[in-house]
Amino acid sequence: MERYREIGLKLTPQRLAILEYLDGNTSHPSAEDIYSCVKKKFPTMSFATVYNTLETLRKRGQILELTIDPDRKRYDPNIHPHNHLICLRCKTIVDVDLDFEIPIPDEARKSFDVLGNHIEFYGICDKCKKGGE
Amino acid sequence: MERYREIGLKLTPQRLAILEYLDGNTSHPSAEDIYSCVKKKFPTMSFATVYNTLETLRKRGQILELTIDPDRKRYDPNIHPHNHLICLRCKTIVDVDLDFEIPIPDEARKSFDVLGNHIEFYGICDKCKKGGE
DNA sequence: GTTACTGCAAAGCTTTTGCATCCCT
DNA sequence: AGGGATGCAAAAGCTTTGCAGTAAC
Repeated sequence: MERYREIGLKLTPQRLAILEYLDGNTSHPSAEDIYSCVKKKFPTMSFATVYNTLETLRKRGQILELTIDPDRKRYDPNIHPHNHLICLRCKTIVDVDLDFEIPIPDEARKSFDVLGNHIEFYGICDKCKKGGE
Repeated sequence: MERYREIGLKLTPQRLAILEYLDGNTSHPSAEDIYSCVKKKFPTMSFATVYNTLETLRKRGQILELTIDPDRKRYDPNIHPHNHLICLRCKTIVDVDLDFEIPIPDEARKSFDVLGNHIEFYGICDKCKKGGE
């Protein structure tokens, strides 16, 4: 947690609670998920603080903002390159920790500085397959 | 355009204008883009009609809803499998018409019916590189 | 004639912002 | 002490919805 102070973050109790919630979290939570969980510890916690903190972390490269869920932004504390698989029904997102070494196409390189890529796999998870039809 | 009638769509003038706007369009427009362009022909056009039509087309597999732009949904009339490259600054999206044959990882297959995938390349386009720093 | 679509306005959600207060460093 | 963070409420976007009227089939 000290590393956050080193990059110029003020470690308020609220932030520590958010950081602790995110640490090692592979559920790809939304702002709402984070808010409602951390609010248990800090009843005065506001959405503004959650969003402010997430934006600060994002700007310093400590978390990724995922756009894979069409309904809301999701956040990922795992900043190592990896990919994702989403259930089209329940929007569960799981990590796909494989590196596919996608070559950046020349066509793209011509007119862009290509900085990276992200593969989204989509499908239906077991729970949704069994549960509702 | 007849094919739309065949899948049970009523071809109103408004819809025809939207379909015509989308036909062969590779700009990955947002609902706002579609609305403001088609409104020139149909001053009474409403957002409801744009969204209703897009949702109807999506449900019948005639367009794709892209989640690659963090700010808004974008729509793609090209339903053949392909990938995208987005400029992180101006949010321009261009097609990457290459098939990378990504194998669906066993890890994923175990707990999901994997239906497809989509690769997002991200970077900075030439215009943004030159234009603003 | 039926059924489905249109258009307006209102509502619903997610996310952002202004601002006074507070607190970490 | 100073600069940044908090929290509340309000506002801003994007998207959805209810409903009465209308048009495609």
